Amino acid sequence: MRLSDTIEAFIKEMLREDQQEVEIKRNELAEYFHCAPSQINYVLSTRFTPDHGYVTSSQRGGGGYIRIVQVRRSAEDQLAYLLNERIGASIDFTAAQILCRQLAESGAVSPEDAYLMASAVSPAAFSVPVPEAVKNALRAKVLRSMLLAIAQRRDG
Amino acid sequence: MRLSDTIEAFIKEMLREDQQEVEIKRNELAEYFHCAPSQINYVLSTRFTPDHGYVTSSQRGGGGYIRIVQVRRSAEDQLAYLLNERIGASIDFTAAQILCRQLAESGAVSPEDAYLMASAVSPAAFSVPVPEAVKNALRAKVLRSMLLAIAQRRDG
DNA sequence: ATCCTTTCTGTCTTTCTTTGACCTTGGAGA
DNA sequence: TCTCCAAGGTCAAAGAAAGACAGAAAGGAT
Repeated sequence: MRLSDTIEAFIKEMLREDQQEVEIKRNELAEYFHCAPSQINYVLSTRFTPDHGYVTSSQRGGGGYIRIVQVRRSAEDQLAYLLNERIGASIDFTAAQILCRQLAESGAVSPEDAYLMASAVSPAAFSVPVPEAVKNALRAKVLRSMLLAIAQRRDG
Repeated sequence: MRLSDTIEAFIKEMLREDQQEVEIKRNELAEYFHCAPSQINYVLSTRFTPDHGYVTSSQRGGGGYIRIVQVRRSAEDQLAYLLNERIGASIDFTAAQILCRQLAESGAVSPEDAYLMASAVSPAAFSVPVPEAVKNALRAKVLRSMLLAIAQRRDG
């Protein structure tokens, strides 16, 4: 298992115990895992972004810390946010995948549906010779279309 | 016996033991068989394709892997049929819609999933300025990708 | 022997992870 | 206030996989 995954799991376990909010010491954690402190930043920036459903803040200097807060949105709010703000006119596969996964983790959609949606906009699904910019525009529309279908399903 | 056949047999044996889902390290396996790593790709691409009833996914970078999932036998036949006969290289929205509806009616997929799939290839989702021929090729791929995702669901 | 298909290797590319060197910030004391 | 130190931040380079693809080698059919 990758170190990053281990650290990710460790932080998520802390969050589960500590009511979706946790404060860590970067250096301490790095020491604990025998890695460079910046490894912690890497984990945060690849697995604890707003798209992943987390917000982080930090304080430098003596007694510094990193705070990680898990944002909890209702399924409706989350869908509305994605439709109106997050998915604009264009989105790439990686971002789409993260959003789908986040929808599943928050329980807004089933893991199966999340995977289905991610598959629909995967590189494999889009392996046609058109510019990436056009693909990403299409990804946005396809994703939006599916989310609307889910939103409809939800409120009758 | 061909090396490829040996590797194929090896992987299938792993699958038999490990409940039709297995994760391999490409480099390790190549080392084990004293061959080039890309040989593994050759085996996968000639013997573990969706048409053969397998779906693969992978992760690059440190701690990377290749996951091979075996699709159920009955689903495999249906999948091959859908992929090759019904969808092919191109499909228009109307045909896709009919297909989705039939899948729901036959119980192959849930009505919700069927609707989700139809939404993903709807005219609204595809309202970008590219030729209709390209759109339909894309529809085929998107649909194919989603069906593979469904086939990949465990057990089912 | 020749031609075609399948198998296999090697090289280069892409993606993800890990580390390290250097930068910035905020406090605590002098 | 000024200086120093203890954090955390940034970024680029190195490392660790897997992917793509072209071309060589091996088999098989005629």
